[in-house]
Amino acid sequence: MIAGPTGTGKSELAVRLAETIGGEVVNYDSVQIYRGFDIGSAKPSAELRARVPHHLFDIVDADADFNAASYARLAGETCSAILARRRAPLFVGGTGFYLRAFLGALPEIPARDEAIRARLRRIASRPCGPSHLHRWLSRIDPVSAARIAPADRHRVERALEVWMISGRPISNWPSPSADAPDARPAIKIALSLDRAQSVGILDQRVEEMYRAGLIEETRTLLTRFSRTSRPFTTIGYREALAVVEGTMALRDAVAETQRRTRAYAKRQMTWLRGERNLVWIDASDPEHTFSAALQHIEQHLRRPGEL
RNA sequence: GGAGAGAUGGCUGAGCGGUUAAAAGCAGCAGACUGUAAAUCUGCCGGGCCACGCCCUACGGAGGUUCGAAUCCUCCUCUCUCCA
Repeated sequence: MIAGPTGTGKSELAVRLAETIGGEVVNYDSVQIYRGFDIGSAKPSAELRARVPHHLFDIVDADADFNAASYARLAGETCSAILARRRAPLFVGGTGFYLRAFLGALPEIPARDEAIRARLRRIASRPCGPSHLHRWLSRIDPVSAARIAPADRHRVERALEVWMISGRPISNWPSPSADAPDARPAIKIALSLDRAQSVGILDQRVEEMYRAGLIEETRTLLTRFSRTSRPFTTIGYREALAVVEGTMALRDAVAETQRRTRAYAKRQMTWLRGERNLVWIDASDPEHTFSAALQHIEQHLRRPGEL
């Protein structure tokens, strides 16, 4: 598994490693799974993808339901198939939650229910709705209410949803214990760049996305999918959508996308710091990164017991 | 040359006699994350300390009025807009 904040060169590294050790790339990026969302999600190029088999890219349409559980299921199937071919699955992406769902396995817990979510959202949209929902939560599940901020609408809704479906507070369902080992063994490599360097790369990459036609891509996608579709809320597409609809100037959209991209990279770092058994490799020199990663993998493969 | 407007913490920008180390946003730092996760959310954010409290420095500069001034007055410096 290859991790690291956005813009550290994961995709290229993964392909080189796959070529070298006989592997196949499996995506764990929550936006690159969407068909057509290419430029803004920094999807690996066709040339790169042609070098080695790539999985779980372009697998759903923007208006389809998809979440971490769907991902974990697909990733499991994909992984097994690759192993059956006696090849190495190389997971690459930036959505830590998806990877954890796959590696650690999500606990058995009631699934998302659109009808219930719609009801909850209707309540939330009323004046004082969010605080009302949180008060409701504290009555049925004080433990979760203490943990979840009233403004955190997604989590408040999910906690209430689980209770409405099962009659049992979400805090009573099995929780993914942080200390338990992953259900699946993995060699975990994370790429890192120093902040100043990373910011420069990210800013430039965002400008290139707009130059490469992010606005046009968004305009085209809007003819096929509702503007409320999930991926239109992501970094880049949210701003491009605003430009297409005329509510934001191009200049501002670029700056806003750069800002959100930087914040995202930072959030990814926070997530990764909590990930166990991660080996950090400096990503400023691709050659060095490649050999260090390869060396690390070979060490582990020679002693599979340590996996 | 004339007429206005303004100078606030890294930036944008409120405040316009006390409750103001100074709203809010941004940037920065740290964190959370059990089926929306590139989403959603939380905390810190002038400096110092024997830190649930105290001290220092702060609203262009210098004076002044006042028990008390970022807020009022005077002068100075600089910026912007408009008219010549």
